Amino acid sequence: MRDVAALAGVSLKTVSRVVNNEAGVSTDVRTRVERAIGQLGYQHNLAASTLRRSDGRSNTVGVLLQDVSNSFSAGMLRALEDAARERDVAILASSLDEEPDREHSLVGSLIRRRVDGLVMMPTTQRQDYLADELRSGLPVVFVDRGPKGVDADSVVVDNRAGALLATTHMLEHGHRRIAYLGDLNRISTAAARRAGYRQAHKDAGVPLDPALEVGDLRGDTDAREAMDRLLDLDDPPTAVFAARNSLAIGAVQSLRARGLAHRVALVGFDDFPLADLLDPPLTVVRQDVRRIGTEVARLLFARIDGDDAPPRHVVIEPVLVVRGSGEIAP
Amino acid sequence: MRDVAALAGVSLKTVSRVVNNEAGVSTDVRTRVERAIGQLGYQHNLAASTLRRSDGRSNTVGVLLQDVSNSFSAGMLRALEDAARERDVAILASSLDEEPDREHSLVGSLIRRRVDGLVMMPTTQRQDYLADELRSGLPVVFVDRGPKGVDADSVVVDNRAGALLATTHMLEHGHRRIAYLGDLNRISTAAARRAGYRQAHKDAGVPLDPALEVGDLRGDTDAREAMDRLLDLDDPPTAVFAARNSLAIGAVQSLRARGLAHRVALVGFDDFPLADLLDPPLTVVRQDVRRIGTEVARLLFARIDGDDAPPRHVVIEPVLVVRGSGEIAP
DNA sequence: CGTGAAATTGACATCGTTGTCACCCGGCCA
DNA sequence: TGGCCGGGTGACAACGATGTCAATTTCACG
Repeated sequence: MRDVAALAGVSLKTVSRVVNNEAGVSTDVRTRVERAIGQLGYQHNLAASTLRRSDGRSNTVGVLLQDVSNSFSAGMLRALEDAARERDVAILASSLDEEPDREHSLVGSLIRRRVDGLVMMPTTQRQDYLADELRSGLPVVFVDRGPKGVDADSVVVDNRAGALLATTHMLEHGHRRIAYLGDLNRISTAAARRAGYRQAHKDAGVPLDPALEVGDLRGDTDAREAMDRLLDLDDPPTAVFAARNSLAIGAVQSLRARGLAHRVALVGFDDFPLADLLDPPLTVVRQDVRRIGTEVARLLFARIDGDDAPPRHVVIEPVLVVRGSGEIAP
Repeated sequence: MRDVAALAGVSLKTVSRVVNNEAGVSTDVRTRVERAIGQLGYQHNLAASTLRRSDGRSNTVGVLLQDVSNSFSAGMLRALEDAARERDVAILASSLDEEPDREHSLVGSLIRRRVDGLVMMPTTQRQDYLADELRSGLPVVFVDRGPKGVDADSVVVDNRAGALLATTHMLEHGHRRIAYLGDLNRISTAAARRAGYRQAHKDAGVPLDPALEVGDLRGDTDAREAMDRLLDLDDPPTAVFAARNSLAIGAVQSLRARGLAHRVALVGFDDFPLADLLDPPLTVVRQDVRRIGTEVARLLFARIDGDDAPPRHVVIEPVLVVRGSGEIAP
């Protein structure tokens, strides 16, 4: 910048004015400066600018998701990116892999980088470690799982309602032995889905069989094995509710291997690409990722723009997408 | 930092030493400073630190991919993230959506943010606009598509060989009328795949039929329509090579709708989740995303660490994953 | 107990910007 | 003619940190 100023024969401050498109620079000087910038290949240093500016905005937000390579997180990231791009805000993205330690260290790293805001899908049980930051005004929006131990904006899906929807759907198709495949019980969304599964049985007056409920499944391999065991029972389930997309995939693998794909009903939670191309096409409870992402962005940027109303909690209702696998008769 | 220094009764510089874990601070002073940091909730400001440091490292890299929500880009991002995490480097990720303007503006934005390096899947025809930056030592690694108009590290898949593999596979299964579904011809990888498709015919002495080659397809909808038209020909293809994963999906949709999924052979380029769960399971040419990502990270961080050898170009050989759809007889 | 080397610590300039305020100049009005 | 105003410009300090180098303290050793 000093070199540009020298070449254009003006002061540093004037170059700064041109770079920031401030008013009050004569067109003559402005063009001279712009020419100098071009000649020297000068590039504005955003970090220095942020440092000096009174508002201290870095025009960067941090996004901590479960795993940027799974379709839900990736879709979310993309939706946030689109909203951020409009404001020329960059995104620092990371995966948490359900590891609380990683959440702590990544949040710290983002704060040291002075992000203007944070979006996160928490993996810790409580986020009270964020209390200081929240109090000092860091905008944080929780997604998929609400905050615990602190209060902050959140956008979550009504997991219980979604599970209720899925389970009731199969009950209505005459199933009385419906298995549940779920993720780690400590994850609040998994617990809510399980609660919905149970509620549906209660509502329908159908007794639960604990032997059909399997939790703590981490991925498709776990789910496949669990499904295999369920099918080996003396009185196997005639339907399955897979409470996460990778678990539905594991269930499909097991059913497919046994030639039961068209015999046992299956409803998954969370849609994914190609679910409609499976045979039978997979019936799922869909959470609208783009809509969630858009809501999150709206909340986050409102906070960044100074909104200091009490935290808002947006709940999105999932919908049942009927495709075939969930409508198989017992 | 000033407050911490005052509270601990030491100078600014000493606090800096503690924060940076530099040697030469007595344990007594160190604990006093650490206590003060804890009491005041002081957080190190990485931007200011970067600004002042002699090496000017921001510990941030930029990653520009085609679309962070597609499985290839998302897998790449994840592989890069894992490598970056080990070095406590953060990732600024963005999608280009095949829009050259966006590439220009995002690269500019990353440079203004003083990233330590750049990974990109270019969408522009030529990247000579990067020449100045490359000359001044910005580490850049191209992925999936090599650089044009400038020289820089790259990691690409041998697209021609992959297409040759796929096409030859179907020729060997007796097919003589194999359709080609491809992306925008201006994309170099698409051109290479088409060349491989043609080469395979030439090698086998099988004549090409221009009516069976369809390019410029952007997504599954385009591919589905193109496939529908091909199947309506008087002399329809008995096999299809879909040169990108979304095109394979479109082809499957078309074939499925006509009940031809088990009649017409299909090989896709680029594996994706669930390809093995389709019916028939999809035979594909697989590019090993994790391996590509690992290579990219290796090159990038070597450059960041000062490696100034001539640019390296890594070519990864894709492999044919036989699953069923590609082995259907004519 | 003096000496020199090593270990600690601090003062100050500086990284690349922008906020503040003062200055200069020409034009307008009384 | 004098005073005032407003647009254009620049000097300087400051943002939050670290590099440099000098000052001070500590300690081993003769």
